[in-house]
Formats: sequence, structure tokens, C-alpha cells
Amino acid sequence: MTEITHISSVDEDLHDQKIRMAGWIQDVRNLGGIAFIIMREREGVFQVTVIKKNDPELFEKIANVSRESVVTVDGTVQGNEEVINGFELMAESFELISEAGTPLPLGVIDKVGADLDTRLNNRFLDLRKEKVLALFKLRDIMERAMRGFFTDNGFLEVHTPKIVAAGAEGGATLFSLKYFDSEAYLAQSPQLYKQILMGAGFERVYEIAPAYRAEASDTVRHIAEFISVDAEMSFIKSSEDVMDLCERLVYHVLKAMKEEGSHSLELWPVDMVLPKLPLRRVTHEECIGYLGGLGKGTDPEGGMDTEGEKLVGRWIREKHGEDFYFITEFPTSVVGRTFYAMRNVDDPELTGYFDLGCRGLEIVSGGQREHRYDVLTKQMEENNLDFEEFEFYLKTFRFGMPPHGGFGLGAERLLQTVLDIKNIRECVLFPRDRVRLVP
RNA sequence: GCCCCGAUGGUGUAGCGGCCUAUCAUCCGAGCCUGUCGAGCUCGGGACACGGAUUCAAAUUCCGUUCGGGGCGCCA
Repeated sequence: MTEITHISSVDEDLHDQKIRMAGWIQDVRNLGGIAFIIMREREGVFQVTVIKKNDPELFEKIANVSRESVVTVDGTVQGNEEVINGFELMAESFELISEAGTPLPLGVIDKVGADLDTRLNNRFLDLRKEKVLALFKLRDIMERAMRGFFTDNGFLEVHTPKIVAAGAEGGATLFSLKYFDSEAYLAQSPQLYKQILMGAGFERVYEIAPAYRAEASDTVRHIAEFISVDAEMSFIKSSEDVMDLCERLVYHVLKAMKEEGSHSLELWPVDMVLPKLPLRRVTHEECIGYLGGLGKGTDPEGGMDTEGEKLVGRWIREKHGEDFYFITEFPTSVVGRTFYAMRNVDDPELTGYFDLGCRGLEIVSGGQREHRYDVLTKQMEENNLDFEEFEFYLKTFRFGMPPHGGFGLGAERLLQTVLDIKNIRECVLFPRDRVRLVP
């Protein structure tokens, strides 16, 4: 069988050579005596050219294949600076591998748009679009950069169970499922297991894995299944150590996307500016103070509502010209349900917990955890949590637990803000939300 | 879960109770065209979400259902 040549392998040495290329027929421009067939493969598009007078039969056949059919084409490479990629494949024969039906339920290169819902219903066709593929190439770069960063910083990649018996923050947001003869849940966070691993002495771990939230949150930034990038490390002095790690990770990822993904980024009209480190720290109190001055954006519990988060994002953008920022020192009243958060020794009304925001969207949340058994159990009591249910977790704290902290980062959220995408569902191949379970 | 908005060819849209056997684009089909690169030109094809109500007359008004969009609460 003849090797299939990809676009990137076609160099000057291959000019005037016979090769075989393969792909999807994206467009046929039949001018009568000559036809240009635009074909697409994983690396992009290339042009196949057929001239009628050279081979009328071949011309008729190939020029009439339906769009999006898969074909292989044998021909001679001809250098031509006016053609995309600087060459065209002068077809000598072709094979129709798989014919596409008509009409397509979703146009791949149509000049009209399609609703996101239509696109997701026909995702296999939507994913054929160069721009959509570029997004997932960028996502690949992002995740590889993360792994590289964690490895370089002494973190061990781990995998904690996604089928669990208890959640991290109460039962309201958990998906339940039958588990043999008992009930189980899909993990909404690896939180408790990451902490157990700190007790186990792993010191530094990270996990890139799905997290499941059954919250009925029907918004452009929520999905029921998302990829959570979690890190946890021991022997920290304060939440500041966690923020330091977090911002270096984000910087590293953006840098990698910019350097390795420049080609893909051309299809996304964003000017990606690398943030200056350290990122700006704004205390939660300062945010509330700012919003108080505006007279909006706060909730009765002393926290920020969605509008408030957006206003803070805009405030920082306008005042300092920065996209990324930390909101620090979340008050105990706001993170109250997060029983494992360490509270400020001097002011128990505050914690060291922080959020990393980008233009009003929460990307990360983290901080130093409570590692002292007596304090932890007291905080659990405040949340009316059943010790029995959490015994597997609590046990670790009775037999040697170092001070530790970490964060959880929403992978899709990061990609969403970086590329300035309206709906987070676009960042997932096959998103799951309140109503979507197919495809 | 709550609030607001919407549903017209495969796709995206225009549409004042009668001028609607419904607009435009894209797409599909037939034809012309030897350098296209959003190819061009000619001709043709295809739709009012579903159920009920009001009316002489409903794509258009009203009610219900289903589906979709935006926002909120909550969060990554």
C-alpha cells in the first residue's frame, strides 16, 4: 500500500514526485475545463487540481463527488506559489473511500452560521471545522503544558476514585448511582483524596480528571462534567505558597499555548498577553468595599454575586489593564460550607482562601487546608456533617498530617477565558449539561 | 429550580390578521465556464415545532405541550 503523505511532509524534494494524499473533500470549484478540489486533513487544507482535457473521465468523476466524502488521491506534486501551501496535487487517479450523503445536517464551510445547539447535535461535522479543531489542539497544548509544569515542580500525577461514598461539600450537588447493592456518587472533587495523599506523605500531587456536579446550573460557564486540574502540596507556610504555584502554572500554560499554538491561535481573534507575575492580589474585603461604593454586586451573606464578580473583573481591567487577578482572604462566612478550609489564626472570620479570576470568571479556587484534627472536626460540626460518613478521611488526620494546601482549576474555564468563548460547552468535545446527554 | 425571550426549507434568517401557493443568504440538483482560492453566471428544489381556541380569514392573536436562547441562585 502506498504511504499517505501529509501536508507538512510535502517539501521541495517532493516536487514532481508521485504521492498519495487522503482526506475529506471540502469544496469543489469546477471551472469547466479545470477543477480545483479543496481537500482537508488533520493538518489543514490542500488543493487537488484536475484538467479536463488531460483525462475527461477522471475529471467528471472527481468533480462530482459530494462534499465531505473521504477520498485518496494519487498524483504529482506541482510547486505553485499562488496555491495554498505552495503546491497542488495534480490528480492522476482517486479512490472514493466513503461517500458523504446530501444534504449535510451541518455545513462544514458554509457561509452561514449555525446555532451552538445545532453544532453540538452534529458535533462530528462541527469538529471537522478548522477553527474547532484548532481549539482542541490548543486544549491539548494546555494539558500537556500542565503536566510538564507539575512534573518539573516535583508533583506526582495521581488518579483518585470517581465513584465515591461521600462528597466534599454536602450531598446536594452529587450524582447518585447504583453501586452493586449500595448507593454511590460520582466525585464532584478529588479534594478529600488529595488530602489523604498528603497524610500518606506524597507531599506533592496533581490530578487532571473529570469532576461531576449535579447542580441545576444552566449557564454559559457550567457543565455537569468538567475537567478539574487539582494540585495539593505539603509543608506550606500559608495560602501564599499555593497562589505562587497557581500563578506560575497559569503563566506556564499561557506561554506554551502562545509559543506552540501560534498557528491555531491565528484562527481565534484574541491577543494573548502574558500576565506579569506576581498577579495582583485583591482582598475580598476590598472587592466588597468597591462594590459597596457602586451599590450593587453583593449578596446578603456578605459575598459577591455574579454581577459583582463581573464588576470586579472589569474594575481591575480598567484600573490596571490586567486580566488575571487573585481575590484573597475569603471570609469564613462565604466559604463556610468548605469545612476543610483553614481559618485565619488572628481573625477567625477570615480564611486564606482565594479565587483566581480572569475578566470576571472564576478559574481557580484554593487555599491552605485545616490539618489539625480538633479544629477540622469542629468545623465539620458547624456544617452538620456526619463524622461516621467521613471517617475514612478523618482517620488520616489522627495519624500524622502535615500542613498543606492546594487548588482546583477548571480546565475548560481557563480555555474559555483565554480564547474569549461565550459558552463553555464549545470547549468540550461532547459536553454534558442539565439536558444534554447525547452525543 | 425561578424569571424573561424565542421556535419559518438541511443551515442561518425576513415576514404589518387578508397583499404569503412566504423574503434573502447558504445548501442541494441541472447547465455554462481552463487558474479558482468566500470562484462566477443561468435555471430549478426545499419550510411556517405540535395540539387546541378566537376569526369570514392565522406564519402572524390567545392557551397548553415540547424544544431552544438569555439571566439568576450556585460554582471550576
